[in-house]
Amino acid sequence: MTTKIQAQRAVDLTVNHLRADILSGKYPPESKLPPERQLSSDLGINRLTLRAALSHLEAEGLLQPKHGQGVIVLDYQNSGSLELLAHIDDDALIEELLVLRRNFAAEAVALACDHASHRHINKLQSIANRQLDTDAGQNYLEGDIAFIKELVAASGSMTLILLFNTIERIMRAKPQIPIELLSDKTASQSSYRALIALIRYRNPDLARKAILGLMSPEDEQNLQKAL
Amino acid sequence: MTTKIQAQRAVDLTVNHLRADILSGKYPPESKLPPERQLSSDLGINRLTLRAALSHLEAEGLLQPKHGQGVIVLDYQNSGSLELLAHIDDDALIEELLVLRRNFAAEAVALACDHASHRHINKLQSIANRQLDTDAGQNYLEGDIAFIKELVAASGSMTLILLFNTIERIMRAKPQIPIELLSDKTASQSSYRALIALIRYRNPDLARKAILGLMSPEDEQNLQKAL
DNA sequence: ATTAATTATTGGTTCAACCAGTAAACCACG
DNA sequence: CGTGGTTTACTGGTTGAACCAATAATTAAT
Repeated sequence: MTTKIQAQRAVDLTVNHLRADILSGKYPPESKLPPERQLSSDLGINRLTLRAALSHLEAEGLLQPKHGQGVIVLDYQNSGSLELLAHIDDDALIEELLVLRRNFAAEAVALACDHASHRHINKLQSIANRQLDTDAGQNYLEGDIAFIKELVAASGSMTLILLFNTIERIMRAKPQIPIELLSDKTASQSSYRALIALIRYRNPDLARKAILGLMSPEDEQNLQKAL
Repeated sequence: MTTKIQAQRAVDLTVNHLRADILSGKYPPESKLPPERQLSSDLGINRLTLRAALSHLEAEGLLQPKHGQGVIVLDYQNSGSLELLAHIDDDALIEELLVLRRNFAAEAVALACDHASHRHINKLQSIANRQLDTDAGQNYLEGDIAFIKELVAASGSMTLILLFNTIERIMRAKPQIPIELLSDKTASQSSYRALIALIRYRNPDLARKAILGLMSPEDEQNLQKAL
């Protein structure tokens, strides 16, 4: 059995190629890209194919074409979108992503305290239960993503919904993440239960503190009583 | 004197047109866009111009072209990027954005407690001082953005840097935001000072709690002592 | 009825040409 | 000499027609 290798479009290859060159500093911020006619010739593609790629990179906040002048390379630290994280390789990012994910879960659960319906809670419970029977690995990652997607839906916040879509793409682009997750399987499972309990308890501030690890001894007691 | 009206490219007009149609449900999730040849003809543009627009919308997570089949419209609630928020009109979003901004500031300040140099802190102080002499309005918004950009830089987190770039674009797309900010001018100014003080105090957990409004009476006392 | 070849439809790419801003080079005029 | 308008060359923006390549429905052969 051979894994089907998806043939990449020339546009995608070009996008990745140019993005890497920009992030590596080959085309530094404030500089101009070579003229389209020359660049397309250098890359061995048609100018129209190049332009489709430029349109994509413009959407990522990396380029700004100026009619009659050239294509300006923007400083990604000033204008790159969060989606860019999927294409930046830096071990420190893994830790940052997990922190972002935690903050993000704290806010989602707090909102879910006020907004989650019984249906949402039951769905969360069922996903959490299913995770108990799931082997670590790819399927476990999928279940984890499904859990958070449902959690975010329960929060009723469009902002969190879209933010997690972006985080999901970043996580899928980083093979290290699943490893981190599965190394923490038992912890995350008890955390599923804890999150659901916090939502049922319907105390947003306490939920936030619990997830962020900011609880006072008094808070701990209240929470224990509730569970 | 006439304000210079920037002529929009046909690509941009097409991107906005199609994005609005997708978000409004004219092209529902899982459905296919009309074939490129027909759609470009309907819109009165060339097929290549349309394709540049499609490439842009693909980067936003709204479309997925399939060779030989058609262009599939994705469910933006499942795959749209955070950047999409700039194009969604919903009064509830303003509140959500301010919440996101607060959470985001809490994490940035907590990281800055460990990471900010004196140079960062001085820069923050100088921006905050300048805001004192700035009239409310556009300039004030710019100063506010500059303050947060410096704050995020002080955190040393690439994730927060890119996340704020996206938030910045969303805020600039929403004219209601500046109004909210200027209505809160005195509050935000004292908050600039408080943020700087929290960083100087170099206690990440306390900083987080202070910004999120989760401080216990005991925490309050500690913080008052420090200031 | 099943399978293999054919065909129509769709996105992907290329080519060549022209339109439309921009800025530098140039030249005429004072 | 310098000022100001014109030309020119370079840039991105758009167009039309043609062809390649993947897919799915159709048709033909077994």
